[in-house]
Amino acid sequence: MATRAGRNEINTPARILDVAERLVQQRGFNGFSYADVAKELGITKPALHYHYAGKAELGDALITRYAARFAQALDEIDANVVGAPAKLDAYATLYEDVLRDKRMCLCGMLAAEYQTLPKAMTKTVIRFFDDSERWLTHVLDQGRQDQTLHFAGTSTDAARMIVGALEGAMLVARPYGDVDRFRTTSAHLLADLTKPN
Amino acid sequence: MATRAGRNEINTPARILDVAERLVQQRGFNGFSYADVAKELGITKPALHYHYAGKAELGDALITRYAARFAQALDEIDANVVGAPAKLDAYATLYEDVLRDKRMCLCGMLAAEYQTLPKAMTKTVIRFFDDSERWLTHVLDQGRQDQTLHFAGTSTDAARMIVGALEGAMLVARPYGDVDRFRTTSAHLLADLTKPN
DNA sequence: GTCTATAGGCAGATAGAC
DNA sequence: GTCTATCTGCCTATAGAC
Repeated sequence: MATRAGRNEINTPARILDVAERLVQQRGFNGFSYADVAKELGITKPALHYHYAGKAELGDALITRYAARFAQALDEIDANVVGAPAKLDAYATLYEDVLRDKRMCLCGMLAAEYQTLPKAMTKTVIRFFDDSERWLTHVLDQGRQDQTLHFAGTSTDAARMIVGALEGAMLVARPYGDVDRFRTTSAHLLADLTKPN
Repeated sequence: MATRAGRNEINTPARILDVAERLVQQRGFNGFSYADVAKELGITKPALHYHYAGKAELGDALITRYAARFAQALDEIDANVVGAPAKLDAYATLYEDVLRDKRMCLCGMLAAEYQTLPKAMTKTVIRFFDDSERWLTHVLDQGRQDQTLHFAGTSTDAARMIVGALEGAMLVARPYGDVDRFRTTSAHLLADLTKPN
């Protein structure tokens, strides 16, 4: 039986996060309101406050779930994808899938609005980037060791460049509504890393 | 004689743009208000509306001036800097200077908020990226021709990657408050382009 | 060109009934 | 767990005096 609006539902907290997540990714944390979420779910604002006391708490829950899902996706890549180049490609595809939905990376969006965020949220945003960087560093070390990847400098620096390049490619591609613009950049990035010196 | 708040000033429109520009770059278009600007200038909100009818008009003037200054900076690079690698380095330094002021690129910030912008502003944002891309494409062509730059694919694709990488490096470096994080990425990017195949 | 005063709306948030 | 009703404050914007 399909869920319907306007009635008690199980899993309301998760449905709230689903809607709020999309709104933040598309409009920014300062570009959506409790009223937007409530309207879309067919509930009222006080019902939202029951589940998430304030916008700061909602935002924090949003990043935490997003980071957990992202970490899970990285685990699945580790479990199912063989070889550093293919892992990097799968990593870029995670971003591409977000962009295809006309969304920005949640934490990329929050990074833009960083100076206006409730303080509780800022640490969690940083942690997301740290996690990505750590995972990429590991993949880069692996690829350098088995000679499938070639790059100058430390693996940490290269990881930071990859995160930045993908976040920026998303950022710029979105106004153009052009996923290919992103794909071209990510393909180039990967080609540079796999090309022998 | 220094200017003082609370009195009639020449150049009020430009002073408004100065304050608004910084606020947008640091807090986003949805993260600042007329009250913020008025308070900082020691004038009232209606005075702001006299010069810029609404937030959309102010935003449009903001991007237009920013794009004009950016184009001017690119002209100066063309006039004073010799060689494609040095020009790319000077280009990256433009971004670095913005970041040092704890600001995001104005158009990078607006790209994040793109879906919430007044429609008049969206075209101008796009034009900024198009201008950057065109200038970079020209520099890349020049460098490829005189063999000072080496890259795979079209110069347009490479230009798009550079814009994205620099915007993204700014985006991520800002929460860390770490200009070196940006500099490392831009140095790597340039090194990759100057490295012989 | 800048002011005071104010309109009208929406923001985040709470009290208290059911 | 969700509602109605409401508070307070800030938002963009305008009228009209100086």
